[in-house]
Amino acid sequence: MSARPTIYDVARLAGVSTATVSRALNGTGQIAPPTRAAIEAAVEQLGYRANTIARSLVTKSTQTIALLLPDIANPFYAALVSGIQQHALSHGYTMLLCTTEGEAEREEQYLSLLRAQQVDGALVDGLRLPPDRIAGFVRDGFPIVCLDRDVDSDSIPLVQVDNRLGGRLATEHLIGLGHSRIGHVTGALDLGISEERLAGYSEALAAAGMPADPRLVAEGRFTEESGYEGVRALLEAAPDVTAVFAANDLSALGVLNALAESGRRVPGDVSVVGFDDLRLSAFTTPPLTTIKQPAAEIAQLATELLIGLTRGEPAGKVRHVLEPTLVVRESTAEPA
Amino acid sequence: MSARPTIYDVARLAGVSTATVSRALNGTGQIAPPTRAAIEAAVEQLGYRANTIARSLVTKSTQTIALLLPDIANPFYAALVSGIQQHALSHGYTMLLCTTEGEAEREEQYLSLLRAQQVDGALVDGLRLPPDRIAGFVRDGFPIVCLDRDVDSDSIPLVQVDNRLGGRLATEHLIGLGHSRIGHVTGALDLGISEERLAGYSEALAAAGMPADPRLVAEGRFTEESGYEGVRALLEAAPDVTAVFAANDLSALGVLNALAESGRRVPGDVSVVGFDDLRLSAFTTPPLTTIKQPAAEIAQLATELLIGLTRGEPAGKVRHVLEPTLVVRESTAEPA
DNA sequence: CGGCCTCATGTAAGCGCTTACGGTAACCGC
DNA sequence: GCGGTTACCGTAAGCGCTTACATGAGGCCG
Repeated sequence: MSARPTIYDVARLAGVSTATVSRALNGTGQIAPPTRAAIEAAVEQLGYRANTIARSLVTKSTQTIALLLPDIANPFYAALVSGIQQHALSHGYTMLLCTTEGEAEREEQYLSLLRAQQVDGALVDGLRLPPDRIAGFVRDGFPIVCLDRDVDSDSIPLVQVDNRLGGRLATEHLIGLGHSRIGHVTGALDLGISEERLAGYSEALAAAGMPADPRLVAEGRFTEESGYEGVRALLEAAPDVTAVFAANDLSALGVLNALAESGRRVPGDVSVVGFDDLRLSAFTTPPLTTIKQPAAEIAQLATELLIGLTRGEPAGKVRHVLEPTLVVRESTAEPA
Repeated sequence: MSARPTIYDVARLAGVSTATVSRALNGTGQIAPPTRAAIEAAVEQLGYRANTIARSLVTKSTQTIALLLPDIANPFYAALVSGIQQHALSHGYTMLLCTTEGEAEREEQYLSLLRAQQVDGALVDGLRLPPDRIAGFVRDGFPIVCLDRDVDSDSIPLVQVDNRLGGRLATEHLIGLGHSRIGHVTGALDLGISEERLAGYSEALAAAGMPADPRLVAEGRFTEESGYEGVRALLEAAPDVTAVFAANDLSALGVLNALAESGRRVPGDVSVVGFDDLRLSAFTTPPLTTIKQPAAEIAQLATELLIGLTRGEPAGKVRHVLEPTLVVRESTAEPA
């Protein structure tokens, strides 16, 4: 508990002024080698570490970025967190994690708290907050980068995967295998990405000349449980489905589970494709065919974009859209 | 970007001193109702929000706690994060997340960075850092609460589940079903919890009068992949296994996968039990029998303990050991 | 050798807040 | 009407840093 040494202690011990210590420690200005050595020795002896708070007060930068996520229970988000954390750290930033539970109110509350905390910027994903409110923060000089979300506003940089393409890829794979009764369990429909994936699904169907059948789409929420329920509904409304595209891998898990429970074999009776390519998706029974999101790339791009913004660099290209890819495993096959 | 208003602006507008504004905002001291109203009006008009950094500099408290985790890819940790975040927020704290990749060096680096950042305290889980180094931080007045780890030091409060009991519960369940060739895929053996679960397994075997057979235990690392590999090894060394206890649900996923791949039915040919009770474990094929860790309770207890410590309250009881419970689903049955 | 430039360092202000201390006015009981 | 409270508020110091500006010592040139 002994009071931590301050820059004054170091200065006194090294026989210089605090300004010199500060300069030596931050590498600004020129320091005579002997002086530098004396300072380093003093730092060492005292076990001095600069107080970041005091520094932030004057520099107005905390070297901290925040990440706003609806929840962390989805392993895809977890992967994102991991990547972002890593890149942030390598740039000398720390990361504050905020989960919003998908409530717009909580999102705004957090954002304004973060600004008061002098956080340098935020990465936001799956936000429900209206784009203009987000843009408001940006206009006030609080850098924000959106992940995985369709905001129209040009003022907010965006990094996301092409969800529509992903939906199309998944559906085309199924069509190519010979399926014609292809169901879809959607994600939470108040999120733009869910609409996009659904649109990709519809597009692929249309392109193959297949009619859109509302009985073939069930609304989900990106969770295991909603995948389970979605398939039960699907099976009831359209017992002849031979394939289902789940809006994400987590709900595909529920799909697999419900199918097994109903006595259907995968892929013998019904093929399943997911979206995300979680690490665990290679280990489901059977291993899941899915659309891979380049989580690592998203994390890197977004983090570096945000850090650039906090340093005052211009945003440059505002929309970064990455390409998803199809990963074929064993949950899909030709229809019987 | 227009400079954010400071407490001086508010004071001037309200016609009082900054001291009064500060007192009014923090609820300290007595403020005449008209004065308070004037201040509130000024705050409102200016859109003032106190600068947390400046406050922290004088109060020496940031209302921030850190959470150190080996990685976030494990959904069990994700659940913990979620719970901790929630409780922290409800106490007015924000949470900094740090993933250490299981490297002791990174752990210490983080801890000392965090202290420099004036973080109020840390929750640490799965740390490899020697207990005495951790204790060093505590001795310096940096509150730390350990989760899920066996540190002997009395100075570090501990919240964890009884891992040995969990291992015993899992194994006893299998024994009760009539299994006698029970394998175990361990967790990372440099972590105390893995040893504990293994010890529980061995104890149960011994209590039932079954010989310990080294061919029945394979070393894993808590990952899907290590579960997969572990079972392959097990199947080779002891083809007559009829049940396996995986050290966590994630590796149980790999176990399930490897078993299916080798043509064995679960639970027909081999029973499987995991540990953690992830949300997704109810949706594996077949749904996984597992040992439930009370993640929500752990999160709450640990967070409140830590926040208490940061407020200078004494630790009280130092070791909090919670009880795991058996959740029976469909991956276990009597041997054929 | 005087003027000028460069290098190294010190002085001191100030970031936006909290809070110990002191002061004033109103109010109490006697 | 006076000492003593009590309620409210202002003054000013100071948290631990960074940095604009000033200063002084050499070095170099003509």
